Amino acid sequence: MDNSKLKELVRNNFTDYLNLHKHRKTPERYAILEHIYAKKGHFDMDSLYNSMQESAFRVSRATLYNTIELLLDCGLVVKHQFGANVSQYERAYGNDNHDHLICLSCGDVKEYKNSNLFTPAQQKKLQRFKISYYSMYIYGICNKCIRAKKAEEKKNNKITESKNTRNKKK
Amino acid sequence: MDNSKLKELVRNNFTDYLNLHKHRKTPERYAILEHIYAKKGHFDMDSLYNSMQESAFRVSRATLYNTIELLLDCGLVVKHQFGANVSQYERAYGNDNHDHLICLSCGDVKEYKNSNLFTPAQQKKLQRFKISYYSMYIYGICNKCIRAKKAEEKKNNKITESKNTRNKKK
DNA sequence: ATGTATGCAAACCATTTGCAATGAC
DNA sequence: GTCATTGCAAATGGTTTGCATACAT
Repeated sequence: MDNSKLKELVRNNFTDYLNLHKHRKTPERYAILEHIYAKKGHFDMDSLYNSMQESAFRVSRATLYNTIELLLDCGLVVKHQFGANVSQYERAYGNDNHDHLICLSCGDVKEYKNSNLFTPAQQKKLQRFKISYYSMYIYGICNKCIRAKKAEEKKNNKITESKNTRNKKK
Repeated sequence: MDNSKLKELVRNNFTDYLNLHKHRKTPERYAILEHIYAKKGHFDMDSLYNSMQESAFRVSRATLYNTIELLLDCGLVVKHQFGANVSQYERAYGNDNHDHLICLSCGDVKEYKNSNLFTPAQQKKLQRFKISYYSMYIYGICNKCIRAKKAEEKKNNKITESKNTRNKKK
């Protein structure tokens, strides 16, 4: 599906949601949705705010937070809190299904294409819970940091050894 | 495994970690670990702080945050951020493996026993990433809220209908 | 003896809130 | 015309930080 079609679909989806809940269809709300679906991957509020400042349509932070709440509620946006202080968001449609590899050491987040871990059999067991979306967060140490840690530990051990040696000599 | 054996295991694990990283083995650190492994299920910093105030060993919030950082780093504690403002924590060992069902409407978090979604085949694909733990968050609407929402929508529709009727009469 | 860890209080900063002005209905 | 929504600025509150003191090594 090309992006313009996706955007139209999503806009209609949003309109239905606003109608159903008797919320007003303001230009701000559509502009925000548009901006979010113009970018792939993760974003936080600050980057969204900045990118909208630069564009034709300026919105306040308060409106950004209000609107993203609606978009979460109707399932067009997904929210992540990987462990840093800021929440990350992501459009819900048009992205491949993926898990997140989060490095506990450097905080880096990588996407990892999964094969839909969530089987129909498991969905069945959840019939009393209406699933909007799910997130798989895999925490660990990324390759880069594994190497860095090993180097650090090696260094520490060397220092200890030399200290011990000095003490013994005394 | 009974709880006292688990605690001993975990304490040794922590000691090894502290030694390796040249951190001091303070009574505060062990007391915090002890408290965490005395409770099953989720907890936040505030409840941990309060429960430790009441106990024999008082520690400051700053120390709590410092220590939990170490416990996360050595994998004895797991951190969750389900969407509310407070982070939730959980001991990493001695709990059954479970996913989390998070209601987007009321914020309630339920545990859901899974059948280890994370297969060895998938682990293989992640060989360049050393997994500490993973979290599966399933967001959606819980049964209670589904019913509440339906009731609300029904009410809204009725209001609309009566409004329309009034307008037509005018 | 040395310097890390603790406790306290202040600072931080993402997010929320209150309120007057705007504009969708 | 009404009242939900916006924008601004102030408030909130979980978490972090700075610094003097305590204590593990």
